[in-house]
Amino acid sequence: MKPELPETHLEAWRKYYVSFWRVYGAIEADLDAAGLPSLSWYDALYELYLAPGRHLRMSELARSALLSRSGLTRLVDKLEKEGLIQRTACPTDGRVHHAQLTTKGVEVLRKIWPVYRAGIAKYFGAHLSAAEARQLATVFARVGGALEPVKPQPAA
Amino acid sequence: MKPELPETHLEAWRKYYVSFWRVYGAIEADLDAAGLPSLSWYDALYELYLAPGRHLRMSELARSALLSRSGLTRLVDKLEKEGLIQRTACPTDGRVHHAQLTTKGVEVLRKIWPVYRAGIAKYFGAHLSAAEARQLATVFARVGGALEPVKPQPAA
DNA sequence: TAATTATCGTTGCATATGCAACTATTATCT
DNA sequence: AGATAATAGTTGCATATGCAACGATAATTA
Repeated sequence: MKPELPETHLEAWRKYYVSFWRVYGAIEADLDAAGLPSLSWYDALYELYLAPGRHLRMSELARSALLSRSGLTRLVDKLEKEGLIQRTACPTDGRVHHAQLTTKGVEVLRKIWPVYRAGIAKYFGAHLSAAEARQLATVFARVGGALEPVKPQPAA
Repeated sequence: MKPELPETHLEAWRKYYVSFWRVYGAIEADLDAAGLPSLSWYDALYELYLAPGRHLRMSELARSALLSRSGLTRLVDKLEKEGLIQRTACPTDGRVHHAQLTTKGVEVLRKIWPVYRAGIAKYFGAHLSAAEARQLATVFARVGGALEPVKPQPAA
């Protein structure tokens, strides 16, 4: 590891850091103003939506939704209370529970998305050319990919 | 406002969003492992360090440090308790208080920086070419600049 | 000048989130 | 098989943070 950090890179970090908080805050404010749940709810519901069968183990969901296991437990408590997901026991492993997206969960996802999409477009997309967007995706795929939480793999 | 959001831009957003949380989390973890305060402390102390006279009004500091006014009050409470800043009353406006960076505050800043810098280099800089870093700085200057909190300006 | 309005910082309360410890279950080792 | 170790999810506690309401001060208006 070389801790060298040229001024150029430092400047990029500063702008990245500040703009993220501002964009994130602006989107959250829009969601709140629209009476909608926050991005953490969206993230979790959306990960379930993408998953085969629309369900995931708690720990997988925690990883995908960028939360600690305990944080996820609390989030799932609330989602379940609202009827957006259901906890189901895993038939093959008594330790494992699954979170299963419900119809109502899908509906909420569909209510959040237009506001979220508009926020991304307004606060982020509006300032990017198509070429820049492609480049950002490439760069951040590298940056984020290097820190990807390891998914437990069955031995080959 | 046009809420159009091409797939390219959406993809850029997703990668940006995820990579930010991962990098941020990794840096915070390094700071914590080194027994150092978190980035919010660093941000506040650093803004004071940059300010002329190394002091700022509470509300200015809140803006610079990306916190709400109440959040800043709590943070300043802790910083003052540790002797890293001092509250001083403004002589010309009885409503205003200043946060003044102390020598000890500068020392702490200097202890945090090497770890923070190494984290930026490891988790972020290592994945960027110089050209990419310049481009990110340009793009995020636009993105963040558009959401810049307005600084109250004296009338011309 | 007196009354109203605006601004600044703080506080009460609520929420989100993490770590470490705990329980239940499964896997591994002898 | 029995003992030990590992894993999954939950819970207690601590911390960070925001919103709305408040008190103090200043600016504006009548």
